[in-house]
Amino acid sequence: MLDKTFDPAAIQAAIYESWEKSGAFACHPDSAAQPYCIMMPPPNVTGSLHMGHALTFTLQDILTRYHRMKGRDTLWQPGTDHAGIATQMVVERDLEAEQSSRLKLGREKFIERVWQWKAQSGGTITRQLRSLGASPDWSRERFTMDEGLSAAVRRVFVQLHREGLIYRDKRLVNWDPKLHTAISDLEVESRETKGSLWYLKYPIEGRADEFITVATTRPETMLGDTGVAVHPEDERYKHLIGHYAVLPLVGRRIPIVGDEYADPTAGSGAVKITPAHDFNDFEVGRRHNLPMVNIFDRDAKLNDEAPQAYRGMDRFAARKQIVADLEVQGLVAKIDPHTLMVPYGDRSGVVIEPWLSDQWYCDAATLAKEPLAAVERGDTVFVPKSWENTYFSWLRNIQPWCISRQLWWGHQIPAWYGPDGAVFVAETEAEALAAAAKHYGREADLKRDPDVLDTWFSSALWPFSTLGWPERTRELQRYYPTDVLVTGFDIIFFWVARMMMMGCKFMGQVPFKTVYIHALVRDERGQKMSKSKGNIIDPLDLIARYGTDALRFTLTALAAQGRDIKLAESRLEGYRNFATKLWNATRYAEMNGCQRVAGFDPANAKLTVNRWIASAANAAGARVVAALEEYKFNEAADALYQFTWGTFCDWYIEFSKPILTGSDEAAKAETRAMTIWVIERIVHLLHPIMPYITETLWKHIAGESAVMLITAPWPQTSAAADEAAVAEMEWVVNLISAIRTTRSEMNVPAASELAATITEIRPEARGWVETHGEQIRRLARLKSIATGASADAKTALQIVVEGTTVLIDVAGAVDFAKERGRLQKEVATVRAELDKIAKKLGNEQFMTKAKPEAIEEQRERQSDYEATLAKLTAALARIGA
RNA sequence: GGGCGCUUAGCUCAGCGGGAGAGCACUUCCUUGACAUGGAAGGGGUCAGAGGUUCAAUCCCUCUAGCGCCCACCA
Repeated sequence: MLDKTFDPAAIQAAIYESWEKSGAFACHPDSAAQPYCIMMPPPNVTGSLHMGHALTFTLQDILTRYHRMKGRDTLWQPGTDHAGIATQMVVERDLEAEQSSRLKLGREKFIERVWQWKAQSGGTITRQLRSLGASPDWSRERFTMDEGLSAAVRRVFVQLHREGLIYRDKRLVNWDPKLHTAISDLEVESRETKGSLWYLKYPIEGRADEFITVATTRPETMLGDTGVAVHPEDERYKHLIGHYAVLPLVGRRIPIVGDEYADPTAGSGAVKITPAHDFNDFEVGRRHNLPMVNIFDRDAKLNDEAPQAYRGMDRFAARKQIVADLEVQGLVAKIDPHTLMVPYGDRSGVVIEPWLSDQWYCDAATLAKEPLAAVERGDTVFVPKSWENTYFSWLRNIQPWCISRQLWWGHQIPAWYGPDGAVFVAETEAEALAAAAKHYGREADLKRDPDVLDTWFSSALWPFSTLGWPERTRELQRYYPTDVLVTGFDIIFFWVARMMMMGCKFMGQVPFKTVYIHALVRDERGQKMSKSKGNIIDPLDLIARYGTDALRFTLTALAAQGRDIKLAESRLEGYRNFATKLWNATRYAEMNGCQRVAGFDPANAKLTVNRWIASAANAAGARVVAALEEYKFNEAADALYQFTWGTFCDWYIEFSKPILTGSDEAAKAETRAMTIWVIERIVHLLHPIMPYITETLWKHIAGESAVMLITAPWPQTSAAADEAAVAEMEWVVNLISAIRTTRSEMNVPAASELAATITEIRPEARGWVETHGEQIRRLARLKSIATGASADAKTALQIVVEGTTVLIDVAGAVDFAKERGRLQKEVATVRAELDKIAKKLGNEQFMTKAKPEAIEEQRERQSDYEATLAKLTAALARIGA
């Protein structure tokens, strides 16, 4: 016998283990089945499960489980990302605690140490994925620094370099002065900051007491100024173009140039130009051949290019000092408060400094061409489609991708330098040496480039590197291109677009046919959850309190397209209760001896109730399938919830009670078989969303030896509804509802009057009421259903009586006047509705232009309301109003 | 500055050219033999505001207000 409630914590681990051990997660590259493949976006190896993971992996698991049950050969490819900066930071923090450091250890030892860390702590996220019930093929788990994936990285790098799509360049990069590395535009987070706008006066050379005033938010960079720009048509400054200003504190002569970049309406209209420390100024400097003076070192402290007094100062300390010094000289015209966007490193949290350095770049603009065309052609479809705009706009304006990082943890760039600085890019050192020998005509000492690649470089290869590329493995041929990529929009740029580039380039095909973009899970204020904001809801905590299934169902039900998810805990409670409800329905079946009947075919059912529920179960199944095929996860969840609770438990189980306690053995047998058949059906349909409870119940009803639900075939859903049964049950349901609605009519304790009432509402039931008058009388007292019904009509009426008997007691307690008021109000409402409909039906244009169905619908509503009105009027008359 | 999205019951959210929905919360009643993590009944909404299109608008269009997100080099 099942317990009264479902205890997820007690069974989850064991069930998961039995799935994993059975090999149910594995793909079968040799099978004849049609493949279905999803690439798991590899979580950071440093990561732990957060709400965003919970959502994305739940949705992926639903698709995986659904297609697996549908008979596809599914591969959900799991793995983790080495997460360059993040991982290096974690290990460095550990070292710091031991009074050690990366530099003390040296590169080789440090990397060893990171691998050690990975071996010990790197499995956190994958363990947590298991508690979420995820069913990827763990036997194929990959890590972006695996030998195979690293080989793929080298191959790609070398080939792109050979084609000129990877090159070295000296440009401004986003420099992180804390982590001492370049970071990409995407890793920079702009934060609105209150600051000041300083108006500085630069003396004009050769014109005493004449100044040009520039406005800046970063006065300290003036030490690196090599020019001043004004708009060529700006009347205020036109005459100064071609003259020189003298840079205060430094004394450098700097030209005043005309450039359209200078906006006459902004600031003072004149802009100081610091080509080495500002992306715009870099461009302006380039146009006018201005020298680039780099005044910062790697810590963003002032270097020897700055005047003696400021050397070694931090940039923000220097700012204060410089402003103070300028004020002394009377060169600060004014200071306005100013709100500006300041770039911060999303990892380090410090202000990013545009800094001039040598880096490796990838020609993203060229690589983006084919991915753009592929989506335009529809080779890859975004769901929802509107995200294609985001994708397009980013790829169309894409900048060179800085792929080198000054870190130790990552894929070291396969480039070696000769004594004269010549670069040799090769997959191995041996090849590089050979190339160098050929180049120099003798053997040469080579030094490897110390930098590593941006983490996203290796993740960009994920859809094919995990399948064995560059080898032409059978997995690669079978599963690429993959079916769908499921991810949040926050990594369309980081990842999706780059996978598209690399996939198109190296596989000649897009990596996925569909990209499903889901919402982000936000906190109750609609903010993105993040560690730094401290607004994280821990999915593991929710799993512990409500069970994995409840969490999964909640996320699924909220995963509507195009809207972010604000998680409310009350939802979890509700869906936990849903699990309990299903659990107890099964318990009911068990208590009533419902067992699976071999060869039972619901299509052969005789009783109307049974034919009806079978039909309804089919309809629900069809809705689930339709929803999942369109990635409308919430609709699938909704259909299951409504059917299980609202149809099966609320109505069918109640209908089954009088039958199962009755004496018609044939009817009982059929109803028992049907009850368990429906539960079986629910358990199948629900399994992708709620795997644990369904597997548990399945074991219970099918026996330990049965094939596990995870690999069970998805039920066939027949399209045709049993319209006769549906119509008849609708009749019953409506009748019961009518009785409930006009329950004051039942305000008569005597059973004989009850019989009269039933007869009044449904004259056709008169015969039955006459024969069963005695029973009704008894029922009224006992509040339970008597035995003896076998035919459908009788069953139906028994149900009516059951509903009625309860109502009699209720109605008996109802205050008469209150009831009358309520009835009168209802009458008014119904009359208003009737007026509206009559008006509509009397509208000539409606009658000519509306669809025939719409008109028919209105007519039906009209007669429904008229019937209701008649009943209400009769009820009012009865109670003497 | 550009782009996208949102505004529906007290809360969290579905829905959508012809009857305003769910869950939770609330009110009343019910320890009935699956389930009190339950059952029954009920209250609560000019579907943000203003215009327009239409026989008909919560839904389509325009504008306004508020909120959110993404992108962007504005000194």
